[in-house]
Amino acid sequence: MEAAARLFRDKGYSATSMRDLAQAVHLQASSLYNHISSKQEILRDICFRNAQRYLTGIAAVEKAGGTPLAQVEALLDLHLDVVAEDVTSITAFNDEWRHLDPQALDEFVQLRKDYENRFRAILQSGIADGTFKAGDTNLLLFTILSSLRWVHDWYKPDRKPQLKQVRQTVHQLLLEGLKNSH
Amino acid sequence: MEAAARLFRDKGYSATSMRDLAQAVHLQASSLYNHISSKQEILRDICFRNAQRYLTGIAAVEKAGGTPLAQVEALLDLHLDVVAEDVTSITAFNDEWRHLDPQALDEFVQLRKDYENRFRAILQSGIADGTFKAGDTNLLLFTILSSLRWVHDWYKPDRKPQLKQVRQTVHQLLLEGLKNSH
DNA sequence: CCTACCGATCGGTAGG
DNA sequence: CCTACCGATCGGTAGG
Repeated sequence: MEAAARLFRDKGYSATSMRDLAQAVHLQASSLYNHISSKQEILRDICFRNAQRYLTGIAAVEKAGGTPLAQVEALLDLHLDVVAEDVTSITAFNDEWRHLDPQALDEFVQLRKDYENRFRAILQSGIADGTFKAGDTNLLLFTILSSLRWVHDWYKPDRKPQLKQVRQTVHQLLLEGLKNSH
Repeated sequence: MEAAARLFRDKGYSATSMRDLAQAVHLQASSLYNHISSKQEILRDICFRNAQRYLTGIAAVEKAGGTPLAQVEALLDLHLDVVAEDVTSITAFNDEWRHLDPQALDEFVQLRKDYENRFRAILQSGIADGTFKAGDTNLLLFTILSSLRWVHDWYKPDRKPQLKQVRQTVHQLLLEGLKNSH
């Protein structure tokens, strides 16, 4: 699974052959099928495992409660933590989910919509109580989610670009922009 | 070229076959080779044409001069305009450049680095003159570029999500976060 | 622009 | 876990 995530990240799902994967784990291609049933199954595992990490994370944030500002802050941290914990598989998750088979794709898109709805609800409550500037919550949501997506593209665990500093920059840039100035 | 950009966007470069493309333009696969020399050539065309649009854009911003704030504002608009003008090919450009052959890939990465350096220089001048908060310019740069990237993922020309409103949200969120508060 | 076709490679199976 | 192999499909060429 680790080797597959690395290959999917580097070459993409379609450009990764089962022979590539077999070579990475020092087996013959046919031997892989003693461990998995198909190439799709690997992709499904990567995509749904990571989707669960985000959903578990947002459930904890909702349960913890607190102000909308504190909740958004916690969600920014969630994204940073999830990426920091396993950059490789998150990159594959972010970029390759569209290669899921129709049925799995549907289910995946549903999970993502669920996540987005819950994130959006928190933004809305912050607008409602005056913490955040009014604005199209969809635009806000996607701008935030997208700027959090870059982290995987850039974050190199070995280089240790100081996770704390990343956190500070992201909080500063996004939270300040969100906050109501009056 | 349009049909190819659409297929690359929807299925990815590797998962798009020349037969897919041929069908989209009502030809036999072999007939495509009277117009292009290889599948790679199409990808190269898409990637470098769009790279040029950004480079031309930033050259104009540099030439126009003005305050760092005005320049960053103009760059945000550049990204929004480039996407609005041709969402399809920008998506392929954003997501599929990594499938370029080694030589073209090198050249492409150089162009991108050039663009990033020039964007970063503008951020730096804004920090130097106190307009922007101090911070790791790399982190700032990538957070900004990344949040601009989502637009292609979401922007549907037909739905007309009011380009003006997108502009306002992006400016508000990113420029307010950048600005020095004192 | 087409038909016909090339060698290479694909995901996966049979059988041991 | 391997060898041997399947039918399908790939990017691309020959020749008209």
